[in-house]
Amino acid sequence: MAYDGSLASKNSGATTSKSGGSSRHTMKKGPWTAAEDAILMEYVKKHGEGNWNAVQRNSGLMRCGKSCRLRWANHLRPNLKKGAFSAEEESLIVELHAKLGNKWARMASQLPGRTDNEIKNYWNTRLKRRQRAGLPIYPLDINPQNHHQQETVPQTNLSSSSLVSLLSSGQNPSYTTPLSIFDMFNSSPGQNQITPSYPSDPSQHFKIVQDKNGLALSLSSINSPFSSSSVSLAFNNQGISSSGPSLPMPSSLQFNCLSFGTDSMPVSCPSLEKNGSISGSDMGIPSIQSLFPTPPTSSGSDYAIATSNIAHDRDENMEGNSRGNRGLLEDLIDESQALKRVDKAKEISLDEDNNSQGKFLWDYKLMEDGGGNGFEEPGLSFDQHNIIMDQQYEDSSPAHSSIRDKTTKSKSDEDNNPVDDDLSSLLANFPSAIPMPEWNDENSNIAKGQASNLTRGDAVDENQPESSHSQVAKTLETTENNWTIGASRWKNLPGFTR
DNA sequence: AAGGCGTACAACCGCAAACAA
DNA sequence: ATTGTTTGCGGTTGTACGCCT
Repeated sequence: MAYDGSLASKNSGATTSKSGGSSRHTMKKGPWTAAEDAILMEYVKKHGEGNWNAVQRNSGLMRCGKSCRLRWANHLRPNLKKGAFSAEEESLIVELHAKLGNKWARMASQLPGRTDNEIKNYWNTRLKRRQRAGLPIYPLDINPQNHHQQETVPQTNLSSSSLVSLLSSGQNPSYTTPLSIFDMFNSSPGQNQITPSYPSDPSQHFKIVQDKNGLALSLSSINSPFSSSSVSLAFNNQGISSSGPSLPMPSSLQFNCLSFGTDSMPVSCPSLEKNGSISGSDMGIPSIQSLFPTPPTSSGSDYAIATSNIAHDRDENMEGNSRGNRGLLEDLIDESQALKRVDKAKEISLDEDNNSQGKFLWDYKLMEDGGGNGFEEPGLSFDQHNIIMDQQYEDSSPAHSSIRDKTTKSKSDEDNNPVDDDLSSLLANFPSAIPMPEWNDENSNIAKGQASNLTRGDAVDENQPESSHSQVAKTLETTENNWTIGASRWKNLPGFTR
């Protein structure tokens, strides 16, 4: 939907003289008018982009530089694709998000004609929708990468405080999440053993750290896409403490109960681990995630949970069939239907006599179809389960074994995998056919304002059951729409310079 | 018809990196 | 090396619209 200057807007015509703006003038805020657009376009045509604060000074446009830049990048620059995302673009976004996390600009650089803002909006909407439907965020065939820690993460709004109140209530609360965020624990359809859909072992998602002060369980973190929203629970002399703003729960792993023999638990939100993997401030969790309904704090109401098996079912059903223009709603319908086929959950409880202090019980309910994946043994200690987890993942993954080992290893991995690693991972996963964004190609030139020839519908043959990557890549291979305006090259477009 | 809700979209804000003086 | 400015990114908010009850 396009704002139009005539629309009533409470911000329309609003002005600001907010400090930080380079201009001493009062800046206009709110929707842009056609006249303003024309001024900005004319200015950029003459002077090229960049130096946005000068736009206001030189053109008389009562907009701050920031606003001008945004308007240009998101709406006025040539080659912008308008309209809904194609199925290929959608799947590419999902894949990119799995790899990059909330790196909208970088994602946009892989989607010609699309802006980071568009992608962000799309993703957030999709995420919210799928959360509401209790569907996994990523299909099974998407392997979220571990090294992007700022993901938009499925969240429950079981906040630290509510968790602790839950814990200290003396009840035997039951909590499950409708989200499938720990799909790596699901077995493949028809199989009775874990087949990680993530390229990691579970010890990379759980970190159980025991030290002289007690025991800490950290969910997510190392090799999961949820690490940025991971939560640690520490059981120590002070009781339980948690970190992280809210508790991401595995869908396939119902996380049922915590009962403690200790006194009421003080709340604190420290980083429980020295590696600092848990921090509430850098979670990067969109507020929409808190929209998720608060799970019951009393036992007995389990949420239906979508598992990756469902997603897998869906994906399998789709196999050989073009997704065509099937969109999110269709996906949701598919997966919701598949949801009904989920076998009943299997329960696993673990209890652990930890140190001298808290006695706690974790009750895992593992959602899987076929059962028997090794998490069924009730009453195992954490260490025992660790062993199970390790063994099973050793079977199916080169990634190795000891959770405690992983705890330390993971940190060094993180240290050694900064952004460059993200990039190399992305490059490694992308077909070489994907060209650089057209505005970076100095040699090609197209007419100013020429529309991209990658448009919805004709971008790819949607009847071809081909991977989105290759489809998009092919399309991109044929895209030659570089362009310039005057002497200005479009080198500053979003997503390319960072 | 009216209200609620979800969705799509536009735009703003704060922060931090990059850059220039 | 320091400081100020510019730019870019990601998160958040606000608004219109469509659908449903």
